[in-house]
Amino acid sequence: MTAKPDRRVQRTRTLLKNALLDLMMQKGYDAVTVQDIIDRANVGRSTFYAHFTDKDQLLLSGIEELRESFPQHATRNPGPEGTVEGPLLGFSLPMLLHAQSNLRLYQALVTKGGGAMVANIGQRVLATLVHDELASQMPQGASLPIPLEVVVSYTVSAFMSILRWWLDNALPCSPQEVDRMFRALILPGITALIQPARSGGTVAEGQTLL
Amino acid sequence: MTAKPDRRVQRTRTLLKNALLDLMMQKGYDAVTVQDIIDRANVGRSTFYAHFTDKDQLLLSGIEELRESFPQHATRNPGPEGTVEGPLLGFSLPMLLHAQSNLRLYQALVTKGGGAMVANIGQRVLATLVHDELASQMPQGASLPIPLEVVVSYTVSAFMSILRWWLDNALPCSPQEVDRMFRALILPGITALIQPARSGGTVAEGQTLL
Amino acid sequence: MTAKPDRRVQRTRTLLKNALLDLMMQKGYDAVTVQDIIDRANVGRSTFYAHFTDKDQLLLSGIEELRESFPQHATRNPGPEGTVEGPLLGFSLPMLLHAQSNLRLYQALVTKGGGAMVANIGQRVLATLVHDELASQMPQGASLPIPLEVVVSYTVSAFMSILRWWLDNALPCSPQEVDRMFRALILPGITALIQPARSGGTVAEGQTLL
Amino acid sequence: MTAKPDRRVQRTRTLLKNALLDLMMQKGYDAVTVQDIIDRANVGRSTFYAHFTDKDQLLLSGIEELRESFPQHATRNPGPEGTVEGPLLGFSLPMLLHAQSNLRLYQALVTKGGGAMVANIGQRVLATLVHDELASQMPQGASLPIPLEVVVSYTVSAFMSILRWWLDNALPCSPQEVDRMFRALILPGITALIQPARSGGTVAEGQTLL
DNA sequence: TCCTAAGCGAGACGGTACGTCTTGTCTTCCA
DNA sequence: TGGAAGACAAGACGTACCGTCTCGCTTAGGA
Repeated sequence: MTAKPDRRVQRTRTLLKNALLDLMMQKGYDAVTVQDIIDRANVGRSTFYAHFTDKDQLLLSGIEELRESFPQHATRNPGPEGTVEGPLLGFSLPMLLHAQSNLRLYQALVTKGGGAMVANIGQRVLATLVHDELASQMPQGASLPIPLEVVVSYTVSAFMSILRWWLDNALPCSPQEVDRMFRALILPGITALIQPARSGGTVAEGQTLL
Repeated sequence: MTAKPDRRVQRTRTLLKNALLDLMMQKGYDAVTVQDIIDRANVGRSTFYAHFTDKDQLLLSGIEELRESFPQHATRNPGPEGTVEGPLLGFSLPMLLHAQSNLRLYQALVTKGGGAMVANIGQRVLATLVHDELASQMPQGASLPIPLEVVVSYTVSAFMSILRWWLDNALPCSPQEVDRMFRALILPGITALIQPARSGGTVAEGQTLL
Repeated sequence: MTAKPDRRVQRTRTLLKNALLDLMMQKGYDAVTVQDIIDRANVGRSTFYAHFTDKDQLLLSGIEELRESFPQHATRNPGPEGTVEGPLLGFSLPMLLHAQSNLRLYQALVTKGGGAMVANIGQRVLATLVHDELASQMPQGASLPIPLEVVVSYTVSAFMSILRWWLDNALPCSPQEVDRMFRALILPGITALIQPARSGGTVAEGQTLL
Repeated sequence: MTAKPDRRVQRTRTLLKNALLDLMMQKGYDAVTVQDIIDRANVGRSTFYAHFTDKDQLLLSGIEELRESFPQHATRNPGPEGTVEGPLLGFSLPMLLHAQSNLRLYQALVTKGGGAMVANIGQRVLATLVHDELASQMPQGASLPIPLEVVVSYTVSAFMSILRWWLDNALPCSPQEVDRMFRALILPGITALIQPARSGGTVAEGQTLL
């Protein structure tokens, strides 16, 4: 009744994804040609186009796979009554660990850059996480002095900037170290923003949220 | 012996730059072809290549022009004895004002994205400014708990993220507003980092630096 | 031991032949693709290739079928002592009648042109007939002023030219009419050639052979 | 004001035509690939398509060139009062001589066959010649027992059949010989047809028209 | 009557050619 | 005679077919 999973299909798609990643590591995404990919994957030209409309779609499919392997619990769930259950911006460490486990893939995506492609997708995915988390931290109906949209985009850019540095430099320190840096830079500003009511809220205190 | 400034040369270069910018606004940088440019500029193909080796070089030449029009004093000069002379990250407001004055150009570059190109160049230019400024703020020989490189790249990314938001949304507020947001988000983390010795340095105190 | 004639096989071959003919009528032989054929025949791709190596072979098989249905007696049998038994070029009228009976098929083959394919095969088949007949008309050992090969090819071309006209114009006259035209045009030359000895052999006399 | 005849253009077109002809001699028209042509001509793919939309158009251009080099006087001009001035079907010998002078080209076209393409074009060109000539031979308003269309197509087919034989067999005899054969085969039928009034018109007399 | 070998549909696959598009070089012509 | 116009080689693109192949299913014919 449902689709018949011809196992050749999966094989071909995997060959193609791997070929693209290998080539991205060598030449960077933009310089990779469809011809390069199908040559390296030992696949017919029409086969490529039977599976993907584009070099971009092939990359997207790889990203999607990666996204699915990202632990769900990494998204911070607000506890009952909307109280905090765990550190703010909880996606950070899990994602760094995930990057460590999928190093080649992350490097291909982030440093050899799918350029606009990857940047935008990463941005969008992270933005959703961050937005949901920050929104849940806010008293309902409260309004920030800075548009939430801006805060989210700022947070994501900051994280990606640090992630890129980490990957570009061949993981010069532990994920925990990186996480610490990210938080040290960004949390003071964020907590000051969303908890202005806390009288005398200091950076030091703010950091107890970690 | 020296260059003879044939005024036709300058004319042609200007025609080409304008053509590129117009087309970037319409289709985005990547979609613009050399053929598009020379058609719109009413120029022969070889003429294009006589002036620029690349579409990229043409864009760079436009950026360079822009950079030269950016007020020099915006780079914060350390005063005598290395003391602070003005707000931290002083490039922010001047650049926002500059963007406002050259709106079309900034939009073409930032939102319609020269993609990797522009991002990298902007990153590099800003990084130099920020690096010099932060370095001058540090006691000589002092070392940070976070590599300066990381702090710089984080700062630049954060600023570009906010700038992009501002431009993408058709300048929804004044440059001063944007500057305020940028500082509110980023300064707490930065000051906590570079002035840990200031006893009881709180976010609030840190912000007096503004 | 011998072949087991699965009746499905014949069914499939017929489906394919009909599909090809239908499609030839619509688009002409060259424009028909294997995919067209198997779609219209509701047959799997591999099934097609299990029966025929080619689109050409499928067409050939159709032609063969047609050829088998062509009355054998149409080939003029030389009587005893090699004397004439019936009109010269006796294949003409029977073939026209055959074409009339298998109109769709002939039209598909001749006008919608299997191109080189059909032309060559038709040429070859007819050439055999004509060659045998003419050879039997010649005194043994006699030699013509024109190579027999040339006469045969000329005759066949002439006939096919008239046949094509007839079919292309939707049978504008009776087969007998067409036969008469063919003979009126070609017999004067032929008879003058093979019976030069007949004193005063005139066209008029030659035509009494009809 | 008019076009500027860049001499490279002509060079390229010639390279392409020659490449096609060479390849046709080797493999036959249908088997020749655009890639084959541009490889042999040392020409870029896009250059090919800048000049010709098709393999067919390239061939046509070659044929056109050939046609222009065919002597105009070969078309038999009716004399004053419409009387005959020269032999019937006067195109025959000139064309055979033309073929002899352009042997390679004719062979490529006729024997290695542009298939449908060349056959049709040749047919059309000759048909015009023959039609005009025959029409001029007829008393005005007279009607034939055989449609003129049929006679024309028959004549052309017959000629091409003999021409093909001659070329396929590497010119086994002189053009005059071939012309003689053609006339011997075809004129009896034709003259009988168009001059039925000539009482007692015999083949022999008819042939005095030669 | 059952069971097994085959015929079959479906369609994935590696190839190859197509006609289009863009790039950067190189030649020609004109002012 | 120097620069604009544009012809050119190179090669990637996405599409269309081809002929081979691997699957399961159905189904006929011999046991």
